[in-house]
Amino acid sequence: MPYPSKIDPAAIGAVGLAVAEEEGWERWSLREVASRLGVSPNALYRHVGDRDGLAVAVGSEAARALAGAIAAATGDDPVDRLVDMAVRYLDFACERPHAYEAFIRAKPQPDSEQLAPWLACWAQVLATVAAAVPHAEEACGFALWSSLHGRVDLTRGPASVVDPRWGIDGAVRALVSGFADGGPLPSPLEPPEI
Amino acid sequence: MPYPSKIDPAAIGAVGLAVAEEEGWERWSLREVASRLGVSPNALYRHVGDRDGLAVAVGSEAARALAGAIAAATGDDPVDRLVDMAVRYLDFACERPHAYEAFIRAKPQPDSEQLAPWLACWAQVLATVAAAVPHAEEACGFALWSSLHGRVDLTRGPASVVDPRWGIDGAVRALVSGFADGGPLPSPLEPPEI
DNA sequence: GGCAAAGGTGGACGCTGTCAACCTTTTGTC
DNA sequence: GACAAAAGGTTGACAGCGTCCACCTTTGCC
Repeated sequence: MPYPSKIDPAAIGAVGLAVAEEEGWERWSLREVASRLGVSPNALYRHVGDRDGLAVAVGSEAARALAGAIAAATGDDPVDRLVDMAVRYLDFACERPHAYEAFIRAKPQPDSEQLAPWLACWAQVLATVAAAVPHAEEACGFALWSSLHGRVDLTRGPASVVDPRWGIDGAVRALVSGFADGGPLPSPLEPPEI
Repeated sequence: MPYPSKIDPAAIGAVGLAVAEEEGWERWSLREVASRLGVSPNALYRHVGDRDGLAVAVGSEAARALAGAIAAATGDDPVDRLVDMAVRYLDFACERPHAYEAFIRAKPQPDSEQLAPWLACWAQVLATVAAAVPHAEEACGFALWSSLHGRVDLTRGPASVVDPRWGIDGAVRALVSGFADGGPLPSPLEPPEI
């Protein structure tokens, strides 16, 4: 109903991600993003609700970028393809650390369409895992994703020396072979919902 | 040389952790910790250098608590003991989320004695892994720790529905069996330094 | 007795997210 | 055409934050 918006909604995420990658995930501010959009802080504030809302927009953009990066995984053998995907995941995290941080720290509302970009990433992991470990796809997918993210985050924290890719080839193959040979199924706690 | 310090250095970490666990890791402030210590913000500021320094003190306290929690792991079989340790790790993260956050987000200076509490945790993981997977202890230890932390962090982010303990028993056993049967060794990228 | 030095204080700065009040442009309806 | 509603924008203010500054107080040493 109202009058022409000065802000292109699609630009919010893009500009926000650019700012986050320049200043670092813990340092970027809503005010800076607003000023780069040529708009007062409050104008942007109205669009995104609050700072966390802006973070979700930034994270979505990052999730799309990550999805694109891992989608390029190749390999004839399913396990080779899985390893390649894992390496691409870690490469993305290494080359665009703040974008990765945006992807992982944003808190999209559960059960909302905000989740879509994250679900797209998860779906890709699941599909690639399914080809390698058909009978324990979700358990193995969760284990793999956890392992990948854990590597990234650990090497940024106290264990800040190791490259997250250290031993990744062997680790992925070990994970797959551990799950694959009719191996153990997850103990019954709760079904995964994402 | 100078005059009696009002601040008990040992209390900084303890009070800081208490504040962090009340207010949340992203919300606690140096000023609040100072006020609870009965001291002006600047007095505390001088002690810890800056906010990150205080974060390290808080994280150390948390690391000691975590070390205590996983030290209680039991089990006759080495793999059972490893599973028990993993569960205790995840329990700690679930029951004291902000303390765990402090443990993982603090950035102690590399190669300094600040690292000690974190190294103590790592040593425990390594020792428990070594009993189960003697020939690939570091690779498997890193894989396990990554996996545990990844589970915790993922379930707090976009995948905020799953309990991190979901399928942990099977996942640890799969990891071990993947590494154990003369399985793959890490690909040569870099040696782990912590 | 002076003096360096460590620890403490209060005041100030710039930055942040957020809120309130107000203005401007558009659209839909009588 | 007049008018209300509504969405978007603006300016101004607020409290809280980390941090820096200048200054004071207590101690141990020469």
